[in-house]
Amino acid sequence: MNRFGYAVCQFVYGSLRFSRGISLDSHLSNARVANSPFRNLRWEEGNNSNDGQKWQTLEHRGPLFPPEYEPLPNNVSFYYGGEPMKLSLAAEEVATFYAKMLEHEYTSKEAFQKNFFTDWKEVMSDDDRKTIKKLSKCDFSELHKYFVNKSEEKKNMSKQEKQALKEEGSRLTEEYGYCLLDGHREKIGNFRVEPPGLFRGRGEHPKMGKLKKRIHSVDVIINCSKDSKIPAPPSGKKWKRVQHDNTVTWLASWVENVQKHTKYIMLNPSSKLKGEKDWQKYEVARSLKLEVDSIRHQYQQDWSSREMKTRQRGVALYFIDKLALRAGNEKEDDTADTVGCCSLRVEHISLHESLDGQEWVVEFDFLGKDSIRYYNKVPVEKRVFKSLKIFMENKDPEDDLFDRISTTYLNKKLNEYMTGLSAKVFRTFNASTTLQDQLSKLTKEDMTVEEKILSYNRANRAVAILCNHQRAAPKTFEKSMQLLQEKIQKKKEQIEQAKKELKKAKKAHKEHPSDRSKKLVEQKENAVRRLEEQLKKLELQVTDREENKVIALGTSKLNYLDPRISVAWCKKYNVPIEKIYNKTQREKFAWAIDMTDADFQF
DNA sequence: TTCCAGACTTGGGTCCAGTGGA
DNA sequence: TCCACTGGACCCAAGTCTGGAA
Repeated sequence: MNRFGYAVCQFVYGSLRFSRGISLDSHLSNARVANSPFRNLRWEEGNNSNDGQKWQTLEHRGPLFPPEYEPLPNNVSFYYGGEPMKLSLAAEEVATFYAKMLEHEYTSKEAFQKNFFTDWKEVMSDDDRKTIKKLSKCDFSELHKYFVNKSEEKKNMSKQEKQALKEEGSRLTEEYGYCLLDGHREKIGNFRVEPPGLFRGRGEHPKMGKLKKRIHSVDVIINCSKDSKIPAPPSGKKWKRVQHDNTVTWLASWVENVQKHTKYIMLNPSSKLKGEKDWQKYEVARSLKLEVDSIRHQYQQDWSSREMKTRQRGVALYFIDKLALRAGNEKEDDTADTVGCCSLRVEHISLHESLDGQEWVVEFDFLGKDSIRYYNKVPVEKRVFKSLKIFMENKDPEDDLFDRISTTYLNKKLNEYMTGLSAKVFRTFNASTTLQDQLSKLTKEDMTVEEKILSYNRANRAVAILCNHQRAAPKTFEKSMQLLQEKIQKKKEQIEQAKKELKKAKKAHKEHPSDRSKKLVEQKENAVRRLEEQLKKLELQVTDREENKVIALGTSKLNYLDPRISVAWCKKYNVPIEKIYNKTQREKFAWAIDMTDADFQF
């Protein structure tokens, strides 16, 4: 219980689907077991262990390694200065990474070329290095063509060959794609070790083009329970270490060489462990609803504080709440220059006492996560505006706007307001609240299912816009829109024709009434109605797609919108859940689908 | 108090299998 | 049957946040 009287939910598995102590092998033979670990289970509040233990038993097969490098055939050559050249095996492998990327724009970038060439030289043999002095003299085109042909060949494989490949894939997924956690057979999210290749960061990443080295078993740490069958490393090889830490959820890990970050093999979102965590996340966000008024009141008071730190905190929190900005942790230097709230610099905002007929406008323009641009003009309260003016005084453009605060400080303060509260909770809270509000505004009982879905997508879109989830317009967008328009035109012509036929049938019926003529009129009426419905559906599709051109709905749907809101909405308005969530999403949100009634309120 | 690493969530891009229309 | 298109699985980078060491 926190000081606001809110009990942070704890989660217990009501009834176990599998008995404990069952072995992985016995389950691997049965692919059909346990589609959803939540189905038929009772979720209830209770006492989970509070010592940070995530599981009692964990057994798995270890990660699946990518295939070894297959040397190029003799008739495919790399050229240096116009002359064919046989590279050492290691250098050849890295050359193929570059060759495969030749069509990408970024291979033309200076940083990419420089990083690649430096790392490539490192794996070259002395002989290779003696010859190869300049990247500009390297010709990878034959290698590139070889891989293009290879992928073409794969496309043109016979049905049987494709089937065999698919079966092999399924076999591997069966063997490596599942683990046994506390007796439950759970899907693993990413059971493959990342293959070697060239690092491609997002945006202007200073490390783009660097070599991501091959990971061997000796680099991999295995995490499983003591009494489980320890996964076998590839024959003749060893693991870096085998540990039995049940306070973490990962199954295997290694450190990648480019950014020195740890990579993990973890469970699929449909798993019990991830599901519980997700539920917990939405419960914390829901509980913010009870506190948000007092928190808002508090940060508004902070705008007038004499202490600069408090004042900055008040304004930063206001941005995080109102604009759903990310916290904005400090970043390492050798990454793309992106920012969030706390790391905003003076150059990222402009102040306008009046703009487009509005007063006290702040213009934001910065690159956020993944180098996605955030551009927004927002009228703010006068006190916020004045405070920002003070924060910017005597500062250079590249100075921090909020120089007195950090994300750690902000989150500490937030945790004082409410247990479990951190900056990102506001994003979840505001996203889910927006969805719920929009759904209630946009949905009407008498709508068709298609109209309701359009309303849902519009509500979802409002959230995506709030969270700045943008995407590049699909490459085939214009073409597919044109196709849709053509379909609409055709449908209109069909309606015209059908109406003519109806008129004719009515006339005939009037002149010589009979059962047959009456039936014909009904048939024609039905045809017109059906066509008009089809037209309406197509027009809705156009609207939906147009509005969705550069907005990505998936991210908010998967990460920010409490699924119980969607499930309740589906139940209330008789929309099949399949129209809102695809199979994977239904698996991830099985807990919500199981537990939510039509009257759920976030 | 600061720094840093570890653990986990969030995120857009890519690619390919499946689908539906010609 | 073929082909174009698209949804969704997969990939892996890039965030957030916490806890412990210095």
